[in-house]
Amino acid sequence: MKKIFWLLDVNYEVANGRPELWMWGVDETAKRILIIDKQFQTYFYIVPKEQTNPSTIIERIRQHKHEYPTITKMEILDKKYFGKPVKAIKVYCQNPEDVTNFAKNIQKTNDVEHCLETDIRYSIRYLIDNGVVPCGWHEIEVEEAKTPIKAQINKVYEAKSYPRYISETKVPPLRILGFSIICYSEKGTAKPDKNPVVIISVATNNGETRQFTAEESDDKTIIESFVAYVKEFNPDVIVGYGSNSHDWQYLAARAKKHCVKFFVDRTETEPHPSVYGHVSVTGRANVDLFDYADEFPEVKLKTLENLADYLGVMKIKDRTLIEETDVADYWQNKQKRPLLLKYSQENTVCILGIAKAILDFAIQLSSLVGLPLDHVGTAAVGFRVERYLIREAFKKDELIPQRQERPYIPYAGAVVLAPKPGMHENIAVLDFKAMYPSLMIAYNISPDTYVSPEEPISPNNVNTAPEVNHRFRKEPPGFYKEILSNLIQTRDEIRRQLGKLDPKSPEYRALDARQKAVKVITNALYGYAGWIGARWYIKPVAEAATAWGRETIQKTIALAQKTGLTIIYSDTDSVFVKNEPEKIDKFAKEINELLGLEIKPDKTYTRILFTEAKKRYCGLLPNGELDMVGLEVVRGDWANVAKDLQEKILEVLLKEKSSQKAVKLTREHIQNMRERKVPYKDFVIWKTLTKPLEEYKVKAPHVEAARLLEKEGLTLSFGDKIGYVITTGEGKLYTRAKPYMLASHDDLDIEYYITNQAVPAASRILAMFGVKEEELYPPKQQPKTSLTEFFKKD
DNA sequence: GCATGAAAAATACCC
DNA sequence: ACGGGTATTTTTCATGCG
Repeated sequence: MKKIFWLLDVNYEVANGRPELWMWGVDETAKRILIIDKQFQTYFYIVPKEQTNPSTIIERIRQHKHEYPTITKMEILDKKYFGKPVKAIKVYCQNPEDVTNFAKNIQKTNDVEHCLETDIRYSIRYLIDNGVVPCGWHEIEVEEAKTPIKAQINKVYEAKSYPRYISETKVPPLRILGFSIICYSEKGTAKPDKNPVVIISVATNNGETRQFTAEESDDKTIIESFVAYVKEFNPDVIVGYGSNSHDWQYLAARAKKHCVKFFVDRTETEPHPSVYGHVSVTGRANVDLFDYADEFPEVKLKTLENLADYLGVMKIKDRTLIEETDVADYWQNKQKRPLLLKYSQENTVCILGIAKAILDFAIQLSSLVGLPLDHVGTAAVGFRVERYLIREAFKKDELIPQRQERPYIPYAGAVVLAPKPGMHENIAVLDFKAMYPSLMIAYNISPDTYVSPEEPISPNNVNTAPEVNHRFRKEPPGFYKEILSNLIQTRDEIRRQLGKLDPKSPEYRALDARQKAVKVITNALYGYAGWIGARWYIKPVAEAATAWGRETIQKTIALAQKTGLTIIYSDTDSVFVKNEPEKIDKFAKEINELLGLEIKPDKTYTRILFTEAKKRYCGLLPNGELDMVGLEVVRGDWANVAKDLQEKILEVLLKEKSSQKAVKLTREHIQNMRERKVPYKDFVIWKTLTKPLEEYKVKAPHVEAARLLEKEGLTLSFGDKIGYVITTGEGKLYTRAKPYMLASHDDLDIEYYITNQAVPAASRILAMFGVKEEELYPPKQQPKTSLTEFFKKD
């Protein structure tokens, strides 16, 4: 019989020594189904040396059959490798586990150039070769499974054909379960070997919320209740926040301790760690929303409450918030415990709300690049791009290069002009639309069109990059050119369709998410090309893109000047000019004709302020908003006492042009700090741990603060943000840095915050108006206690 | 031994 | 574990002085 289904999850099983591919899906009538395919055999390729006849290699392998018992078939195929036609031997292997060893062995012979695609895992191979798309619809011939499978599903089938992809963007109704946990520890980070889970809060997209609490018993019961609840609701998608790195391991460890079977999947197996640091829950998509927090760079401190606030799910001011260090107190104190319960419930409500905001995008990204929904979030951008490329390569008969380690060698990037410092009125910003993708298309920059220096070729047949002189064949269209043209065209088409839809409809949401996914991949390809971890890495490809980029912007600057436009600033693909619409119009047209690239006015500033620094400015937009770029105010590693002040100063300067008022504000602010009228939290500085503590070569304040936290029993890992304050005392700054929860307002070295935070942030701006640093301090007690006392001692 | 300035380390931004 | 270019702060190193 024929079955149409939407693919939710895949897993690979071995039954009686034979591989099977399990596809978990939802059919058209919203039935949950499992389709098992036993037909597929994996393989790898041998590329013989140029002068070698492939048959001799096949013959030799046949003669040594005992060494390769599970090779079932070999065939010679015409393939391409970096665009060059090659004969390749496709070697089918009964047992996927044998591929690596067989290939390693075969590789040793000196008539073999490469063994390729040996590192493409079975389930990926299946998806790629059959054009099967996670979060996509397919049609397949099936029959009901003869042997019963214990699975929490409506029906199990055995595949009788391979699935055939159906192009359709709609998403079936999915059951979504959100969860969060609270662990109890009197001191320090809770450890699953000794500290229990005290609350598990769940919420579903049916609008149901539930809590399991260990108020009367230990956590055995609540874990059992949670498992039972998951089973009963039978979600397709489970969402959490930090669940991959924490919650699943914690719950699994607690369950194990209590001998509870932690079956939250669809086949009675436990959640297990998988590729890209993701936790796999068989038959469902386990999605950790924290993995999507990077999509929102405006949110500096990626806590659940901050992300929920930013996405409009639940405003911080309406939230019950409890610090990790206070959890024990709230749990023990019967009066305060309801607040902890409320906090936990709100966490899960936020998780579900964020899921609603993010899942459309995650689903579209998954189906676009071909990584399963539970993998696509945890996979780094490079791997998302790469999976897309791998699928495209298969369609084009291009062999996939093996992953390999390479040394890092830097190359030159973009041009940044020094800005004209000061305030400018009425400025237009023009920028190139998708500059690097456009250049890669225009000059056919691609791994398979690259011509190495020693290769002879007529200059007429290649595009030669300026400065670096890398050459690329003009014809045929390269791998990257075709991919980028396709992506750009696809996005244009989607956007046309969007125009015809109601923005509130599910179709619109899905398509809008799709065009965003397409954009993300388009813009990431240049970065991928320059990544040494990339399978298709060829340094000249990335180097040529930036070289043509530099040439493009330099020509643009020259023409702008020739047109009589005054250039204020330029960075990579943009020019900031005096807003003279007629000249700009003429200039843009000329650029488009001259370079074949599209440059367009992006925005205008009523007024803009530059200091002498590049990449830092503040513009006043026509709608009255401030566009603050690069300055302290948009950085996550400055205390609010500096950022808030700087923002106020910018506001006064750009809207009222009053430096006097700005100076006054600064003095008042300093006064308030000294009089302890500024809240403690505004003094906290957040910095990321970018490596394990032991690896730091210098004693930095945030690292020393982190060490103090570890002493308190907290477990820290790289990527964590450390919030610290600077306290009074002697010696180097790092000796006075304390985690903010271990200090109080009275400990603060207010003068440090004035001299090293508020004043520099203010002065950076006000120096442009001739204001000296000394003028920023409140006049009367200017040298005040600290300094006078200092001199007395001397 | 110590003041001083340059260099290195570290982070987070821009496009 | 996608790129290079840039600003900034704090620590650490090197140097010259006495």
